[in-house]
Amino acid sequence: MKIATFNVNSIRSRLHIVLPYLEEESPDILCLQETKVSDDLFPKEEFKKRGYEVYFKGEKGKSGIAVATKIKPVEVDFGFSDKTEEDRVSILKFDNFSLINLYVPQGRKPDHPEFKHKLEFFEKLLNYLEKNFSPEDNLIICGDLNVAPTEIDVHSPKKLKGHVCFREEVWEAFQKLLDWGLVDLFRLHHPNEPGHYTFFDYRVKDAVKRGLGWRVDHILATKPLAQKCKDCFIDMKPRLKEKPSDHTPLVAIFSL
DNA sequence: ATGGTAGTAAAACTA
Repeated sequence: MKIATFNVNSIRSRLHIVLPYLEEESPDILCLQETKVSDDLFPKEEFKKRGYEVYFKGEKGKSGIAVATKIKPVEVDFGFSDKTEEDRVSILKFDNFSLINLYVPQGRKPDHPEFKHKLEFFEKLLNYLEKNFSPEDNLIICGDLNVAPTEIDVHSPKKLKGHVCFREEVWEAFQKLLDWGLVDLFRLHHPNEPGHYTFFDYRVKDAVKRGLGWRVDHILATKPLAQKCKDCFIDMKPRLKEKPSDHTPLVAIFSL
C-alpha cells in the first residue's frame, strides 16, 4: 500500500501535476493540503475519472484539505470533536487502519494570535488522539505539520531558529506526538541524513538548486504500522513540471 | 537585506 501527502498550494492550479501523479505513481491514497477551493468548485470529477473517490472540505482562497483514495473508507469525518478545524483535519477509517490528514496552521509570527492558534491546534490533536485512539491501533497521521523537528530538517538552523516552524514550542508539540506513540517514518528510513526537504519558499531565489528547504511535511504512524513501513521518501519529480507547488509529495510504502 | 513569489482574488492578505 502506497500513501502520499502533498501540499498543493491550490488544487485547481496544480491539476497538471496531481492528475499525472495519480496516473503515473498510482498511490492508494493521496492526502492533499491547501486546496484553497470551496466545496462546490472542487474538481472531484477529475479524481473519479481516474478511479479515486475524493473527500474534501474547504473554502475559497484559504486552507482546505482533501483525501483521494482507491480504497473505500468505512467512515469519513472532518475536524476535531468540537467541530473546529474542519478545513484542516480529516479522519478516514478503513477496515484495517485509520488515517488523519492535517494542515496545521503556519503561525505567521511568534507573537501573532495565529501562533497561539497553532499551539492550540496541536493540543486539540493530542487530546483527540488520547480520546479516540490507542498507540496500539493502526494509525497514520500525515500532512503539512508546519514543524521542522530537528536541526537537520532545515537548511540554516542557526539563522532560522525562532521561526514559527522552527522553535521550542513547536518542537515540544511534535515531540509530544512521538511520545504518545507515533514514529516519523521519513526519519525511520533516513536516520541522521540532512538535506531532505519537502518545502522550498517561492521567495528564495533558486531555493531548490541551492538546497534552501525545510522538512515540514510528515507521515507519522503508530508502532504497529511503522513496523510494516517498507520505505518513506520525498518525491522531487513533481518539481520538474511547470508551476510546481512550493511543497513536494512525501510517500510511504506499507506491506498491508 | 525585514526583501523575495505565487496563490486567492480584484485590493490586500496569506504562506
